[in-house]
Amino acid sequence: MTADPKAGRPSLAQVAALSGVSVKTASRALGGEPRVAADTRSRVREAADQLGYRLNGVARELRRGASTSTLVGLLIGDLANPFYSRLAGGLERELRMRGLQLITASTDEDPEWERRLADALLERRVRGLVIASTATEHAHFAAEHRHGIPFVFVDRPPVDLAADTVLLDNRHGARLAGAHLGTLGHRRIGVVGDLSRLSTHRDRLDGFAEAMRAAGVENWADYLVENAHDVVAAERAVRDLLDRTPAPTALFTMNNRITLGALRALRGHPAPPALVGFDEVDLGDILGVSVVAHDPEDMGRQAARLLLDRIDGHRGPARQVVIPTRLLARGSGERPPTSAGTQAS
Amino acid sequence: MTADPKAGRPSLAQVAALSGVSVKTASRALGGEPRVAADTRSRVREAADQLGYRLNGVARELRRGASTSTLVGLLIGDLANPFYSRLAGGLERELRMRGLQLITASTDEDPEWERRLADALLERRVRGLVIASTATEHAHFAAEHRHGIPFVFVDRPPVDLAADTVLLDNRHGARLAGAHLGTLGHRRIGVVGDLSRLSTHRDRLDGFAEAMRAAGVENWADYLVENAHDVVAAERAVRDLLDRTPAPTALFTMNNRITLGALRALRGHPAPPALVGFDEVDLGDILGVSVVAHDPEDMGRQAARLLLDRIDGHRGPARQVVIPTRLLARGSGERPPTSAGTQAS
DNA sequence: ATGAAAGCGCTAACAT
DNA sequence: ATGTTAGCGCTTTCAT
Repeated sequence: MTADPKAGRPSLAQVAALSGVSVKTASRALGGEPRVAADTRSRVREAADQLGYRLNGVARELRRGASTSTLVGLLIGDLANPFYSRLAGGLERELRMRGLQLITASTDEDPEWERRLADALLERRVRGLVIASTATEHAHFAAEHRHGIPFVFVDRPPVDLAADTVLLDNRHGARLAGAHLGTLGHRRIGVVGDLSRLSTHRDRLDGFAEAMRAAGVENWADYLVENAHDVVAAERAVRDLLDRTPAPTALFTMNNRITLGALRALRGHPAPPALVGFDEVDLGDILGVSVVAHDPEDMGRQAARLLLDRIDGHRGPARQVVIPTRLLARGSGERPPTSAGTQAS
Repeated sequence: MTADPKAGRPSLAQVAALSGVSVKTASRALGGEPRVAADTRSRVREAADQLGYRLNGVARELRRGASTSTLVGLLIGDLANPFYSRLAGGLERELRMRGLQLITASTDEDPEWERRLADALLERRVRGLVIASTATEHAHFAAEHRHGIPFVFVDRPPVDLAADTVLLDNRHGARLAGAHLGTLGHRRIGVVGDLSRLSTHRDRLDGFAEAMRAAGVENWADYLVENAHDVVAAERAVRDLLDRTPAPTALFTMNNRITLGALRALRGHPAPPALVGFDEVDLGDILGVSVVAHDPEDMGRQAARLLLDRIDGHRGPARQVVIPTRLLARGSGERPPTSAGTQAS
């Protein structure tokens, strides 16, 4: 009656045999093609239902050629980071309007795993690939890219590969943060950053350094801590900074996770230092956290636009879109230097 | 010299031709099989590099049969919801230890889109499917399930399908919340819930109702608002509740997004009502938000365990794992009824 | 150590 | 309206 679990999934040939037609007719009937008699079609459908038949998309794609896939891949560092998940959301909605389906995988900031994920998706002939890469070179994508598979790099630019890119204006945002704190008179600013190899980190650091130079702050790097990759590490880094003598009067936390760690470290602090974070944080408006904000959803939308253009056959040189960053003053970043107890120097 | 973009990707046959060996030898050389002469191997590798060859995983899978896929699919309502992304994280880490790769797609709580995503993944013969389903019946998965594809339902149980399941103890958690507020003397409790068709919503509502009955609160449903699916809708719903006369003295927000909406609505409120939310919220500890907490990562891990068992050939009947829920009192839920201005009745 | 032939399940092209 | 043939790119026999 119904299928044997061990027998594996039924093929079109079995459906055809059961309904007494040829394989091609069965294919036509199930595929909704026009030239099929109504009763033939229903007979084939019944047979398929009875066998629990499902089209083998692998075989179909092999036969039809890759360009029929409706799947677009997205590789990001961490699903649980709201920056990435909002980016994914923007991308997904835009693709869906074109009937494309987004599948997302997490690299956990491991270049080797990233590569294996990219291989798995490319081997399955996804229609395109959007990637927030944690790797430091992308030459191995060159052949694939040349063969016409659209790549879009988001958040972090490609290295040794001329591909479409959507980036934040990291440098500008960090400069705003530095200038803001500098203008308020802060001279000892604890700066906590993510993995130092990431281009986003370096760009933000450059922007901040510019602002420090402009404000005439020497040796600002004395209060710099890098490679605080998760909330726990960030919290520890901030505690360590606050324990120094003299203590910093302000903090610049260079991404959303680090800001969360800082907020934990500052919890219950009698005279908390000023705080400006990069990236929005959930409830940041309610908590009054000043941040360098931007629009991750828009980043996703722009990436989708670039990708869809390529899918539609656009052949031009690689394009780059820059998403603006702006400072939102909500209170935490406006605390003056005196609020930090140990006002030495 | 290098490949023509229009020519499509090179096949193994082209690599073989260029290196002057048979297709099978090329396959062996590239696949790392033992019986190949060292210089043959390197010649084939060079030819592959030169052509920009990449294995066609579609063809490989067709030939080898589906059981070689390393991809596991996850379907969730919304990537940006931290509950789902943490669940995905737990699942992902567990699968990765077995060399399996997780790909996640978002249904946006649309049953039709969910079905299309499931079709796309099943047709490509993923190794297994984990699904937080928004659909109200799953009979269409029956054949696939019988043919041995492992399904695990998370957060929401399958309907008309006997498949492995991992659920929260929603009823218990909501009962705790209701009892907690009831014990403090609250009698008018604004209850805000998500889509009423979701089983999680119904179970939580049942649990809360039990607690209300036990506390002798009649007509608690007068302050019930359902179908507040996003933060904006939740904020509006809470504002409306607070505008009623008499106003509720407490709130039970039935998921994380609704809790966020409530926190926005309560911002700057002179005498905020007590608040207990279901699900953890980011910074909830710092803000002092009382919640019914649970462990989404563990939910992912348990789902992985069930899935891996099936992949390893386990044949038993469908199993169900229940993840415990507990109340975390952090301040917002412990405010007494009097704190709400309009103490009428 | 290498090669030839067959075939996975499907669809495009060409009959009828 | 339906059937026949061939072949997508790979791996699995089974030779040599």
